[in-house]
Amino acid sequence: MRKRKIPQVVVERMAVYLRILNEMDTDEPDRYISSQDLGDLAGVGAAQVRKDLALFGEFGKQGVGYQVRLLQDELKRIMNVDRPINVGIIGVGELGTALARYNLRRSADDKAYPFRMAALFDNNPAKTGRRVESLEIFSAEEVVDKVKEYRIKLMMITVPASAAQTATDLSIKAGIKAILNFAPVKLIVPPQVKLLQSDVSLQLHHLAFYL
Amino acid sequence: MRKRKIPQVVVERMAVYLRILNEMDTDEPDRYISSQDLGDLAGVGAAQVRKDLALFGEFGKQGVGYQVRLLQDELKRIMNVDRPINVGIIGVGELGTALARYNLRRSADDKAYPFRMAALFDNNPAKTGRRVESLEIFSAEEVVDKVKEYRIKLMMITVPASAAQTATDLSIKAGIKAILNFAPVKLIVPPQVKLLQSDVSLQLHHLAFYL
DNA sequence: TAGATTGTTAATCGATTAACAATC
DNA sequence: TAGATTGTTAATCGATTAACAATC
Repeated sequence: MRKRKIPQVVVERMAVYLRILNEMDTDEPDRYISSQDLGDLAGVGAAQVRKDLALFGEFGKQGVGYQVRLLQDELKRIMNVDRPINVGIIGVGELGTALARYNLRRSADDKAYPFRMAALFDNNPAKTGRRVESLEIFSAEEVVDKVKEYRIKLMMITVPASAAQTATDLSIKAGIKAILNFAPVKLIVPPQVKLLQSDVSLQLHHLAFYL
Repeated sequence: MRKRKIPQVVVERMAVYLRILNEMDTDEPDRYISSQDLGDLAGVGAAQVRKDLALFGEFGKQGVGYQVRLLQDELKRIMNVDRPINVGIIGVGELGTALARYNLRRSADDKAYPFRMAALFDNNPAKTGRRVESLEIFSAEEVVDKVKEYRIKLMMITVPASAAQTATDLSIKAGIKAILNFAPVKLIVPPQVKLLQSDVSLQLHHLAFYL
Protein backbone atom coordinates (compact mmCIF):
# COMPACT_ATOMS: atom_id res chain seq x y z
CA MET A 1 0.00 0.00 0.00
CA ARG A 2 1.42 3.34 -1.02
CA LYS A 3 0.41 4.98 2.25
CA ARG A 4 3.15 3.27 4.19
CA LYS A 5 5.74 5.58 2.70
CA ILE A 6 4.07 8.90 3.55
CA PRO A 7 5.89 10.37 6.58
CA GLN A 8 3.72 10.90 9.66
CA VAL A 9 4.56 14.63 9.80
CA VAL A 10 3.20 15.03 6.30
CA VAL A 11 -0.10 13.38 7.28
CA GLU A 12 -0.35 15.74 10.24
CA ARG A 13 0.19 18.76 8.03
CA MET A 14 -2.34 17.47 5.50
CA ALA A 15 -4.94 17.44 8.28
CA VAL A 16 -4.02 21.04 9.08
CA TYR A 17 -4.29 22.11 5.43
CA LEU A 18 -7.69 20.46 5.19
CA ARG A 19 -8.95 22.25 8.28
CA ILE A 20 -7.84 25.58 6.86
CA LEU A 21 -9.65 24.90 3.59
CA ASN A 22 -12.76 23.77 5.47
CA GLU A 23 -12.80 27.11 7.28
CA MET A 24 -12.63 29.02 4.00
CA ASP A 25 -15.60 30.00 1.89
CA THR A 26 -15.66 27.37 -0.82
CA ASP A 27 -18.97 28.44 -2.34
CA GLU A 28 -17.14 30.99 -4.38
CA PRO A 29 -16.33 28.71 -7.29
CA ASP A 30 -13.15 30.32 -8.54
CA ARG A 31 -11.38 31.00 -5.32
CA TYR A 32 -7.69 30.13 -5.46
CA ILE A 33 -5.01 29.98 -2.81
CA SER A 34 -1.24 29.98 -3.30
CA SER A 35 1.16 27.68 -1.48
CA GLN A 36 2.52 30.84 0.12
CA ASP A 37 -0.82 31.85 1.63
CA LEU A 38 -1.78 28.31 2.66
CA GLY A 39 1.64 27.94 4.27
CA ASP A 40 1.24 31.20 6.18
CA LEU A 41 -2.10 30.02 7.56
CA ALA A 42 -0.66 26.62 8.48
CA GLY A 43 2.56 28.00 9.90
CA VAL A 44 4.86 26.27 7.42
CA GLY A 45 6.87 27.33 4.38
CA ALA A 46 5.45 27.57 0.87
CA ALA A 47 7.94 25.01 -0.44
CA GLN A 48 6.83 22.55 2.20
CA VAL A 49 3.19 22.94 1.22
CA ARG A 50 3.99 22.26 -2.43
CA LYS A 51 6.21 19.32 -1.56
CA ASP A 52 3.58 17.78 0.72
CA LEU A 53 0.81 18.10 -1.85
CA ALA A 54 3.07 16.81 -4.62
CA LEU A 55 3.33 13.50 -2.77
CA PHE A 56 -0.30 12.87 -3.68
CA GLY A 57 -0.69 14.45 -7.10
CA GLU A 58 -0.68 17.69 -9.05
CA PHE A 59 -3.49 19.89 -7.81
CA GLY A 60 -2.29 23.39 -8.70
CA LYS A 61 -2.03 25.69 -11.70
CA GLN A 62 1.17 27.59 -12.38
CA GLY A 63 0.81 31.31 -11.96
CA VAL A 64 -2.54 30.91 -10.17
CA GLY A 65 -2.35 28.54 -7.23
CA TYR A 66 -4.73 25.88 -5.98
CA GLN A 67 -8.48 26.05 -6.52
CA VAL A 68 -9.81 25.97 -2.96
CA ARG A 69 -12.86 23.85 -3.67
CA LEU A 70 -10.94 21.31 -5.73
CA LEU A 71 -8.08 21.04 -3.25
CA GLN A 72 -10.54 20.61 -0.41
CA ASP A 73 -12.23 17.73 -2.21
CA GLU A 74 -8.91 16.08 -3.03
CA LEU A 75 -7.68 16.40 0.55
CA LYS A 76 -10.92 14.97 1.91
CA ARG A 77 -10.52 12.00 -0.41
CA ILE A 78 -6.85 11.51 0.50
CA MET A 79 -7.61 11.73 4.22
CA ASN A 80 -10.60 9.37 3.86
CA VAL A 81 -13.05 11.91 5.22
CA ASP A 82 -15.10 12.18 2.04
CA ARG A 83 -17.60 9.91 3.81
CA PRO A 84 -18.85 9.55 7.41
CA ILE A 85 -16.57 7.63 9.79
CA ASN A 86 -18.20 5.77 12.66
CA VAL A 87 -16.42 6.12 15.99
CA GLY A 88 -16.66 4.15 19.23
CA ILE A 89 -15.41 4.85 22.74
CA ILE A 90 -14.36 2.25 25.29
CA GLY A 91 -14.51 3.68 28.80
CA VAL A 92 -17.52 5.81 29.72
CA GLY A 93 -15.97 7.73 32.58
CA GLU A 94 -15.65 11.47 32.86
CA LEU A 95 -13.34 11.80 29.87
CA GLY A 96 -15.14 9.29 27.64
CA THR A 97 -18.45 11.01 28.28
CA ALA A 98 -16.94 14.41 27.57
CA LEU A 99 -15.46 13.22 24.27
CA ALA A 100 -18.71 11.54 23.24
CA ARG A 101 -20.68 14.71 23.88
CA TYR A 102 -18.05 16.81 22.13
CA ASN A 103 -18.35 14.73 18.97
CA LEU A 104 -22.15 14.62 19.11
CA ARG A 105 -22.24 18.39 19.36
CA ARG A 106 -19.68 18.86 16.55
CA SER A 107 -21.71 16.56 14.30
CA ALA A 108 -24.90 18.45 15.07
CA ASP A 109 -23.30 21.88 14.57
CA ASP A 110 -21.33 21.12 11.45
CA LYS A 111 -22.85 18.91 8.79
CA ALA A 112 -19.43 18.47 7.18
CA TYR A 113 -17.85 17.01 10.33
CA PRO A 114 -17.13 13.45 9.26
CA PHE A 115 -16.87 11.66 12.60
CA ARG A 116 -20.08 10.07 13.88
CA MET A 117 -20.38 8.65 17.36
CA ALA A 118 -21.81 5.17 16.95
CA ALA A 119 -21.57 3.38 20.31
CA LEU A 120 -19.98 3.40 23.77
CA PHE A 121 -18.55 0.52 25.76
CA ASP A 122 -17.86 0.05 29.45
CA ASN A 123 -17.07 -2.84 31.75
CA ASN A 124 -19.11 -1.48 34.62
CA PRO A 125 -22.53 -3.25 34.72
CA ALA A 126 -23.98 -0.15 36.37
CA LYS A 127 -23.31 1.72 33.13
CA THR A 128 -24.18 -0.77 30.41
CA GLY A 129 -27.67 -0.37 29.08
CA ARG A 130 -27.72 3.29 30.04
CA ARG A 131 -27.18 6.04 27.51
CA VAL A 132 -25.17 9.22 26.98
CA GLU A 133 -27.68 11.34 25.12
CA SER A 134 -28.73 9.13 22.22
CA LEU A 135 -25.75 6.76 22.50
CA GLU A 136 -26.17 3.31 23.93
CA ILE A 137 -23.56 1.89 26.31
CA PHE A 138 -22.63 -1.74 25.69
CA SER A 139 -20.54 -4.11 27.76
CA ALA A 140 -16.92 -4.83 26.85
CA GLU A 141 -17.85 -8.34 25.67
CA GLU A 142 -20.04 -6.81 22.99
CA VAL A 143 -17.21 -4.82 21.38
CA VAL A 144 -16.57 -7.34 18.59
CA ASP A 145 -20.24 -7.70 17.70
CA LYS A 146 -21.15 -4.04 17.89
CA VAL A 147 -18.10 -2.83 15.98
CA LYS A 148 -19.34 -4.97 13.14
CA GLU A 149 -23.01 -4.05 13.55
CA TYR A 150 -22.32 -0.30 13.68
CA ARG A 151 -19.43 -0.42 11.20
CA ILE A 152 -17.15 1.33 13.69
CA LYS A 153 -13.85 2.19 12.02
CA LEU A 154 -12.10 4.16 14.73
CA MET A 155 -11.93 3.57 18.47
CA MET A 156 -11.10 5.97 21.29
CA ILE A 157 -9.86 4.42 24.51
CA THR A 158 -10.62 6.26 27.74
CA VAL A 159 -10.38 3.48 30.32
CA PRO A 160 -7.93 3.52 33.26
CA ALA A 161 -4.32 2.63 32.44
CA SER A 162 -4.71 -0.88 33.85
CA ALA A 163 -7.52 -1.74 31.44
CA ALA A 164 -6.17 -0.04 28.32
CA GLN A 165 -4.29 -2.97 26.79
CA THR A 166 -7.33 -5.25 27.17
CA ALA A 167 -9.57 -2.64 25.55
CA THR A 168 -7.04 -2.33 22.74
CA ASP A 169 -6.80 -6.07 22.17
CA LEU A 170 -10.60 -6.27 21.98
CA SER A 171 -10.72 -3.46 19.44
CA ILE A 172 -8.10 -5.11 17.29
CA LYS A 173 -9.92 -8.43 17.50
CA ALA A 174 -12.96 -6.58 16.20
CA GLY A 175 -10.97 -5.41 13.18
CA ILE A 176 -10.31 -1.81 14.21
CA LYS A 177 -7.41 -0.26 12.24
CA ALA A 178 -6.99 3.06 14.02
CA ILE A 179 -6.98 3.78 17.74
CA LEU A 180 -6.80 7.00 19.73
CA ASN A 181 -5.59 6.20 23.24
CA PHE A 182 -6.02 8.58 26.17
CA ALA A 183 -4.76 6.21 28.87
CA PRO A 184 -1.24 6.92 30.17
CA VAL A 185 0.35 3.67 28.97
CA LYS A 186 2.34 2.56 26.00
CA LEU A 187 0.07 0.14 24.16
CA ILE A 188 1.27 -2.74 22.05
CA VAL A 189 -0.39 -3.03 18.67
CA PRO A 190 0.41 -5.01 15.52
CA PRO A 191 2.03 -3.06 12.67
CA GLN A 192 -1.13 -2.86 10.56
CA VAL A 193 -2.91 -0.93 13.33
CA LYS A 194 -2.29 2.80 13.65
CA LEU A 195 -2.14 4.04 17.22
CA LEU A 196 -2.09 7.65 18.32
CA GLN A 197 -1.37 8.60 21.91
CA SER A 198 -3.22 11.51 23.50
CA ASP A 199 -1.77 11.46 26.95
CA VAL A 200 -2.47 14.53 29.08
CA SER A 201 0.01 13.67 31.81
CA LEU A 202 2.76 13.16 29.25
CA GLN A 203 1.87 16.47 27.61
CA LEU A 204 1.99 18.23 30.97
CA HIS A 205 5.42 16.71 31.64
CA HIS A 206 6.56 17.86 28.21
CA LEU A 207 5.36 21.40 28.90
CA ALA A 208 6.92 21.51 32.36
CA PHE A 209 10.33 21.32 30.70
CA TYR A 210 9.86 24.84 29.37
CA LEU A 211 8.99 26.44 32.72
CA MET B 1 19.04 29.72 27.81
CA ARG B 2 20.43 26.30 27.03
CA LYS B 3 16.98 24.75 26.70
CA ARG B 4 16.30 26.43 23.40
CA LYS B 5 18.62 24.03 21.64
CA ILE B 6 17.12 20.75 22.88
CA PRO B 7 15.01 19.28 20.06
CA GLN B 8 11.34 18.85 20.90
CA VAL B 9 11.44 15.12 20.11
CA VAL B 10 14.13 14.68 22.73
CA VAL B 11 11.99 16.42 25.36
CA GLU B 12 9.10 14.11 24.49
CA ARG B 13 11.28 11.04 24.89
CA MET B 14 12.68 12.34 28.17
CA ALA B 15 9.11 12.47 29.51
CA VAL B 16 8.66 8.86 28.40
CA TYR B 17 11.90 7.74 30.09
CA LEU B 18 10.83 9.47 33.29
CA ARG B 19 7.46 7.76 33.29
CA ILE B 20 9.14 4.38 32.86
CA LEU B 21 11.48 5.06 35.78
CA ASN B 22 8.56 6.28 37.91
CA GLU B 23 6.81 2.97 37.31
CA MET B 24 9.86 1.02 38.46
CA ASP B 25 10.65 0.11 42.02
CA THR B 26 13.17 2.70 43.06
CA ASP B 27 13.27 1.71 46.71
CA GLU B 28 15.81 -0.92 45.85
CA PRO B 29 18.87 1.31 46.20
CA ASP B 30 21.20 -0.40 43.79
CA ARG B 31 18.92 -1.09 40.92
CA TYR B 32 20.47 -0.32 37.55
CA ILE B 33 19.07 -0.20 34.04
CA SER B 34 20.98 -0.28 30.76
CA SER B 35 20.26 1.99 27.81
CA GLN B 36 19.26 -1.19 25.97
CA ASP B 37 16.55 -2.11 28.49
CA LEU B 38 15.31 1.44 28.92
CA GLY B 39 15.16 1.78 25.15
CA ASP B 40 13.16 -1.45 24.83
CA LEU B 41 10.63 -0.17 27.36
CA ALA B 42 10.40 3.20 25.64
CA GLY B 43 10.30 1.76 22.13
CA VAL B 44 13.52 3.43 20.94
CA GLY B 45 17.08 2.29 20.26
CA ALA B 46 19.78 2.04 22.93
CA ALA B 47 21.99 4.52 21.10
CA GLN B 48 19.17 7.03 21.06
CA VAL B 49 18.66 6.70 24.81
CA ARG B 50 22.35 7.33 25.47
CA LYS B 51 22.45 10.24 23.03
CA ASP B 52 19.37 11.85 24.56
CA LEU B 53 20.67 11.56 28.12
CA ALA B 54 24.12 12.77 27.09
CA LEU B 55 22.59 16.09 26.08
CA PHE B 56 22.03 16.79 29.77
CA GLY B 57 25.02 15.17 31.47
CA GLU B 58 26.76 11.90 32.27
CA PHE B 59 24.47 9.80 34.39
CA GLY B 60 25.71 6.26 33.68
CA LYS B 61 28.52 3.92 34.65
CA GLN B 62 30.33 1.94 31.97
CA GLY B 63 29.74 -1.76 32.19
CA VAL B 64 26.81 -1.27 34.58
CA GLY B 65 24.21 1.13 33.24
CA TYR B 66 22.19 3.86 34.93
CA GLN B 67 21.23 3.76 38.59
CA VAL B 68 17.44 3.91 38.46
CA ARG B 69 16.99 6.10 41.52
CA LEU B 70 19.67 8.57 40.49
CA LEU B 71 18.48 8.79 36.89
CA GLN B 72 14.91 9.32 38.06
CA ASP B 73 16.00 12.21 40.27
CA GLU B 74 18.06 13.77 37.50
CA LEU B 75 15.22 13.47 35.00
CA LYS B 76 12.75 15.01 37.44
CA ARG B 77 15.12 17.92 37.90
CA ILE B 78 15.69 18.34 34.17
CA MET B 79 11.96 18.18 33.44
CA ASN B 80 11.19 20.62 36.29
CA VAL B 81 8.94 18.14 38.09
CA ASP B 82 11.08 17.87 41.21
CA ARG B 83 8.55 20.23 42.80
CA PRO B 84 4.76 20.66 42.54
CA ILE B 85 3.47 22.56 39.50
CA ASN B 86 0.23 24.50 39.87
CA VAL B 87 -2.16 24.15 36.95
CA GLY B 88 -5.20 26.16 35.89
CA ILE B 89 -7.98 25.50 33.40
CA ILE B 90 -9.88 28.10 31.41
CA GLY B 91 -13.21 26.72 30.21
CA VAL B 92 -15.25 24.68 32.67
CA GLY B 93 -17.35 22.76 30.17
CA GLU B 94 -17.55 19.02 29.83
CA LEU B 95 -13.90 18.59 28.86
CA GLY B 96 -12.48 21.11 31.32
CA THR B 97 -14.38 19.47 34.16
CA ALA B 98 -13.22 16.01 33.10
CA LEU B 99 -9.59 17.15 33.00
CA ALA B 100 -9.86 18.89 36.36
CA ARG B 101 -11.29 15.76 37.98
CA TYR B 102 -8.68 13.58 36.27
CA ASN B 103 -5.85 15.63 37.73
CA LEU B 104 -7.45 15.82 41.18
CA ARG B 105 -7.77 12.05 41.22
CA ARG B 106 -4.22 11.49 39.96
CA SER B 107 -2.87 13.81 42.66
CA ALA B 108 -4.85 12.00 45.33
CA ASP B 109 -3.85 8.53 44.12
CA ASP B 110 -0.19 9.22 43.49
CA LYS B 111 1.73 11.45 45.87
CA ALA B 112 4.54 11.77 43.35
CA TYR B 113 2.28 13.22 40.64
CA PRO B 114 3.62 16.76 40.34
CA PHE B 115 0.66 18.57 38.76
CA ARG B 116 -1.71 20.24 41.20
CA MET B 117 -5.01 21.72 40.11
CA ALA B 118 -5.10 25.24 41.52
CA ALA B 119 -8.08 27.07 40.00
CA LEU B 120 -10.65 27.06 37.20
CA PHE B 121 -11.89 29.94 35.07
CA ASP B 122 -15.02 30.44 33.01
CA ASN B 123 -16.78 33.33 31.34
CA ASN B 124 -20.25 32.06 32.13
CA PRO B 125 -21.62 33.91 35.21
CA ALA B 126 -23.75 30.86 35.98
CA LYS B 127 -20.56 28.93 36.64
CA THR B 128 -18.34 31.43 38.43
CA GLY B 129 -18.46 31.08 42.19
CA ARG B 130 -19.44 27.44 41.91
CA ARG B 131 -16.95 24.64 42.43
CA VAL B 132 -15.72 21.43 40.85
CA GLU B 133 -15.01 19.31 43.90
CA SER B 134 -12.70 21.52 45.95
CA LEU B 135 -11.78 23.80 43.05
CA GLU B 136 -13.19 27.28 42.82
CA ILE B 137 -14.37 28.69 39.48
CA PHE B 138 -13.36 32.29 38.83
CA SER B 139 -14.40 34.64 36.06
CA ALA B 140 -12.16 35.25 33.09
CA GLU B 141 -11.37 38.77 34.30
CA GLU B 142 -9.75 37.27 37.38
CA VAL B 143 -7.21 35.19 35.43
CA VAL B 144 -4.34 37.65 35.86
CA ASP B 145 -4.93 38.08 39.60
CA LYS B 146 -5.53 34.44 40.42
CA VAL B 147 -2.62 33.14 38.36
CA LYS B 148 -0.43 35.27 40.57
CA GLU B 149 -2.23 34.44 43.82
CA TYR B 150 -2.17 30.68 43.20
CA ARG B 151 1.23 30.69 41.48
CA ILE B 152 -0.24 28.93 38.44
CA LYS B 153 2.54 27.99 36.04
CA LEU B 154 0.70 26.00 33.43
CA MET B 155 -2.68 26.64 31.81
CA MET B 156 -5.02 24.25 30.01
CA ILE B 157 -7.48 25.83 27.60
CA THR B 158 -10.79 24.06 27.08
CA VAL B 159 -13.01 26.86 25.82
CA PRO B 160 -14.77 26.80 22.42
CA ALA B 161 -12.60 27.58 19.40
CA SER B 162 -13.99 31.13 19.16
CA ALA B 163 -12.81 32.01 22.68
CA ALA B 164 -9.45 30.25 22.67
CA GLN B 165 -7.26 33.12 21.48
CA THR B 166 -8.73 35.47 24.09
CA ALA B 167 -8.14 32.88 26.83
CA THR B 168 -4.59 32.47 25.57
CA ASP B 169 -3.91 36.20 25.52
CA LEU B 170 -5.19 36.50 29.09
CA SER B 171 -2.95 33.64 30.21
CA ILE B 172 0.09 35.22 28.59
CA LYS B 173 -0.75 38.58 30.14
CA ALA B 174 -0.76 36.78 33.50
CA GLY B 175 2.77 35.52 32.83
CA ILE B 176 1.99 31.91 31.89
CA LYS B 177 4.88 30.29 29.99
CA ALA B 178 3.35 26.97 28.96
CA ILE B 179 -0.12 26.31 27.53
CA LEU B 180 -1.93 23.11 26.65
CA ASN B 181 -4.70 23.93 24.18
CA PHE B 182 -7.61 21.60 23.48
CA ALA B 183 -9.55 23.98 21.23
CA PRO B 184 -9.42 23.22 17.51
CA VAL B 185 -7.64 26.40 16.46
CA LYS B 186 -4.10 27.45 15.74
CA LEU B 187 -3.23 29.89 18.50
CA ILE B 188 -0.75 32.71 18.17
CA VAL B 189 1.73 32.98 21.01
CA PRO B 190 4.99 34.92 21.47
CA PRO B 191 8.19 32.89 21.09
CA GLN B 192 8.92 32.72 24.82
CA VAL B 193 5.63 30.87 25.42
CA LYS B 194 5.51 27.12 24.78
CA LEU B 195 2.24 25.93 23.28
CA LEU B 196 1.17 22.34 22.87
CA GLN B 197 -1.86 21.42 20.83
CA SER B 198 -4.11 18.57 21.97
CA ASP B 199 -6.74 18.64 19.31
CA VAL B 200 -9.06 15.62 19.17
CA SER B 201 -10.61 16.47 15.83
CA LEU B 202 -7.17 16.88 14.27
CA GLN B 203 -6.06 13.56 15.76
CA LEU B 204 -9.16 11.85 14.37
CA HIS B 205 -8.42 13.31 10.94
CA HIS B 206 -4.86 12.10 11.22
CA LEU B 207 -6.02 8.58 12.11
CA ALA B 208 -8.61 8.49 9.34
CA PHE B 209 -5.78 8.59 6.82
CA TYR B 210 -4.81 5.07 7.82
CA LEU B 211 -8.28 3.54 7.37
C1' DT C 1 3.01 38.99 -23.46
C1' DA C 2 4.60 39.77 -18.57
C1' DG C 3 3.92 38.25 -13.97
C1' DA C 4 3.04 34.81 -10.86
C1' DT C 5 3.29 30.40 -9.04
C1' DT C 6 3.64 25.55 -9.60
C1' DG C 7 6.24 20.94 -9.47
C1' DT C 8 10.70 19.23 -8.94
C1' DT C 9 15.58 18.92 -8.50
C1' DA C 10 19.61 20.11 -5.81
C1' DA C 11 21.58 21.83 -1.46
C1' DT C 12 21.16 22.12 3.35
C1' DC C 13 20.08 20.88 7.68
C1' DG C 14 19.13 17.95 11.53
C1' DA C 15 18.18 13.69 13.62
C1' DT C 16 19.02 8.68 13.94
C1' DT C 17 21.92 4.75 13.88
C1' DA C 18 26.28 2.32 14.00
C1' DA C 19 30.69 1.70 15.75
C1' DC C 20 34.17 1.75 19.15
C1' DA C 21 37.61 3.42 22.49
C1' DA C 22 37.29 4.35 27.36
C1' DT C 23 36.33 2.41 31.65
C1' DC C 24 33.52 0.55 35.44
C1' DT D 1 40.98 -9.61 34.86
C1' DA D 2 37.09 -10.33 31.47
C1' DG D 3 32.63 -8.78 30.26
C1' DA D 4 29.50 -5.28 29.80
C1' DT D 5 28.01 -0.86 28.79
C1' DT D 6 28.77 3.98 28.62
C1' DG D 7 29.74 8.52 26.11
C1' DT D 8 31.01 10.13 21.74
C1' DT D 9 32.48 10.32 17.07
C1' DA D 10 31.53 9.10 12.34
C1' DA D 11 28.22 7.38 8.88
C1' DT D 12 23.61 7.17 7.43
C1' DC D 13 19.24 8.49 6.75
C1' DG D 14 15.38 11.51 6.06
C1' DA D 15 13.20 15.84 6.07
C1' DT D 16 13.34 20.85 5.11
C1' DT D 17 14.60 24.70 2.41
C1' DA D 18 16.22 27.03 -1.70
C1' DA D 19 16.32 27.60 -6.44
C1' DC D 20 14.51 27.53 -10.95
C1' DA D 21 12.72 25.81 -15.39
C1' DA D 22 8.10 24.97 -16.96
C1' DT D 23 3.82 27.04 -17.76
C1' DC D 24 -0.69 29.02 -16.67
